[in-house]
Amino acid sequence: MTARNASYQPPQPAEGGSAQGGTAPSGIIEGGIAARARAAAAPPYLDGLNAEQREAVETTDGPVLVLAGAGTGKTRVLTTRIAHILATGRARPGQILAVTFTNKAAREMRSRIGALIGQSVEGMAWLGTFHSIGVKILRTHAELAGLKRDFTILDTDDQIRLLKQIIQAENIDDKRWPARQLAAHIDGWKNRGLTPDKVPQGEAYAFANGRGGELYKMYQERLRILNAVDFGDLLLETLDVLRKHPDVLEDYQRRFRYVLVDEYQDTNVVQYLWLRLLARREDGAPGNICCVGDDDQSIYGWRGADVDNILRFEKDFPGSKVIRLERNYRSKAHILAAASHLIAHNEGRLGKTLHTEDEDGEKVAVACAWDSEEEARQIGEEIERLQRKGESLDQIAILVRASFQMREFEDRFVTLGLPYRVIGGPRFYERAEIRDALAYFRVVVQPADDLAFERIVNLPRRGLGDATLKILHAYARHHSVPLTQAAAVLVETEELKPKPRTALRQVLEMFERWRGELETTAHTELAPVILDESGYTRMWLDDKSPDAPGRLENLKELVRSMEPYESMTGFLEHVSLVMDAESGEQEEKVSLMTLHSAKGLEFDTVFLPGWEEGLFPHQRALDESGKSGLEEERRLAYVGITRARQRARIWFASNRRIHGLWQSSIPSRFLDELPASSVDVVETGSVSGNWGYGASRFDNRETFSSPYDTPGWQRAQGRKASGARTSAPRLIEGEVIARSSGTASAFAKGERVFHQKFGYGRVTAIEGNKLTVDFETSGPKRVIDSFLEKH
DNA sequence: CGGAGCGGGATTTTT
DNA sequence: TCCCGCTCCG
Repeated sequence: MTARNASYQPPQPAEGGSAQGGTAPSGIIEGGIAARARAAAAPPYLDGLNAEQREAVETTDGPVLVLAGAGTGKTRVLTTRIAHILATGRARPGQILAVTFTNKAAREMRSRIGALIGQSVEGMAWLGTFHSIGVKILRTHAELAGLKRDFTILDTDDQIRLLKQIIQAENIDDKRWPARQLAAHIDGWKNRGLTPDKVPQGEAYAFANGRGGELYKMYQERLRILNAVDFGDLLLETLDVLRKHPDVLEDYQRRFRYVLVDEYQDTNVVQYLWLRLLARREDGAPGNICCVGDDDQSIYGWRGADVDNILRFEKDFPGSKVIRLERNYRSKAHILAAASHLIAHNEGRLGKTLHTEDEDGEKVAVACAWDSEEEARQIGEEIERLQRKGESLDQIAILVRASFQMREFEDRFVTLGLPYRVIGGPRFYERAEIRDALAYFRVVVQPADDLAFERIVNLPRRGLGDATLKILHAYARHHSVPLTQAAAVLVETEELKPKPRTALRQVLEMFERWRGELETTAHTELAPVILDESGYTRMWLDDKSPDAPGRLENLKELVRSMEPYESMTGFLEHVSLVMDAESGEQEEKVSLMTLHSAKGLEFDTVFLPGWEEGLFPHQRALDESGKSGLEEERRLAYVGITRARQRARIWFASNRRIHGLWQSSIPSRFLDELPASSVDVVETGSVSGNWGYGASRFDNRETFSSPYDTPGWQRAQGRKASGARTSAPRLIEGEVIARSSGTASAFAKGERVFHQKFGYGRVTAIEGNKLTVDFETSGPKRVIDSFLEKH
């Protein structure tokens, strides 16, 4: 343990991330002679860890679950633990399996381990995302899965196009049974480890009158023919190989002496099965697996994550140790109190009590705006105020529940000239022009890539329309050959009309030429040549739409991004797994993102707008998943609040436009669940108080027998019991504020009415409960009848 | 082949 | 209301 320490450097203060500031607790605090003795000999990388963190680092053997609350130094523990395992000679870098969900997390871990042990971590070949490790294993044993080693990885877009082809080939109405939906089913099945033969009858029946399972099977067969896999397969097929080939499995079990898992609460069933298999010793006992996670931050249930995995850990891994990290190093006390009190309303949780030694700080502010426009305006003003006080815009974030909420903020920021960045929007590699360019590269490298070939044969237009493609498909299907090969045969026959035949021959010749040049030319030089010679660049140059220049710019950026890769193949492999591109911005900007994409980030100031029933908690989460949906929404609220270091400001608007209609809204039940003692109700002048809103709405109880007796929950139940959401009266503390008639409207054409937002007007048209009213001050608007009063 | 016009859908997102 | 994708027609 000591001999190697010399080569390791003291820990660097963690950059940004979950930096844990202040003084390091010494061994004395931990107490006990043994602890002191350990502290005396402690290697420098353990410096600054608190007792629990240190325990999590040093308990290397057997299964360990580290319950790491928000801001408790989770990444630090994970990386230090790896450094510790390496430093003490327990394993070599290649013997540690460390999995994350995102590439970003994997990158961060890699760089932090590097900083910790003061050297590069190239040896850590098995640090990566579940998917990248899946690919690695699957490529090695491709033939065991009926694949060739150079299989292609389809992204969601390819997947849907392929499914659509299958649905259409089966003469199923793809309008009634959209490929997207089938893709969602298939993903769901794969997430749960279900191969086509294992899909429960009832679920298979849910798509296309019982043909779901059959279509899934056909899809898998088609993938085999294409020598391709989708994202789900990277996990499921790998699992299948490990299950069916004990010798292969044993090989990996022996190799991975230590297994570490980040964000364990986000794992789905396949990932869980995968880990259980890999982290088992040859004698069947659970191996050295360390899962780090926080059940309170499980917000991906809707995409297959199974919170039960973390809740069940102790049962799954007998003899395991559970370590709780409860000291928060991020937020001021009031923020932490608000978040803790809120999340305590959830029933299905392991339970943690976060605490901080930091001062109280500002109370969490709750403010009300008349409508979403005013909400954006007020927040904009507050940001300018903070900016004047010297706060960095980089330290300010607005976290919304749904992306449509972003627009109003963007509009406002543009008007104010306030620099902002949207995080998590459409990603670089998902843009059409990038996907087109990549399709060209894919066909060059892999002529059998039918999906890529189809995407660009006729882009730019070459006169190779549906008719030609149909002939190609027929031939390819009949002879079981890829489309390019079918094309090569068909250009030599009379089957195609002269025009398309020449065009097709030219396309094939181009690809042949580029393929030859790939041998001699650097991929970074060839890429622009391909784009130019194919006419693809020309296509955008000739395009007069306003976004064409931007697309050309993106193409240039794409070529630039190929630089670090040694070959075209290497680059494409990277792209298929890492769908993000780093952009090096330096200007200070406010961040705008959804609550989901905020997980793992932190800011001094966090604005949380849109805390209204129906939006947050989102109605759909409640309708589709009931209580567990509500609890996941509440966890999302918890994630939101705990992003803040210094101040959190929650907003709700009394009126919001949803799908073009103005709807009145009521404050979120989550506001009821905040502790009065840590909240400040902010008077915004005009309207707060209109709702009788005040301290009485907050939760004054220290404890609750059941969280489901809060006013918010009761209200929700009352609403649910009375049927459809729009037909039930909406209540605030007993007062009816809106009533929708559902079918026939109580209003007549020409009638004079009053609306709380627009004032007086006259009804000009009626469509069910949607009325068009010509308002005296603001002109004609479409509104729901329930917000109108007769006058 | 390309543009207009229509209907349906409109949480959250990674790989 | 707004946006996307598909169909239909010239």
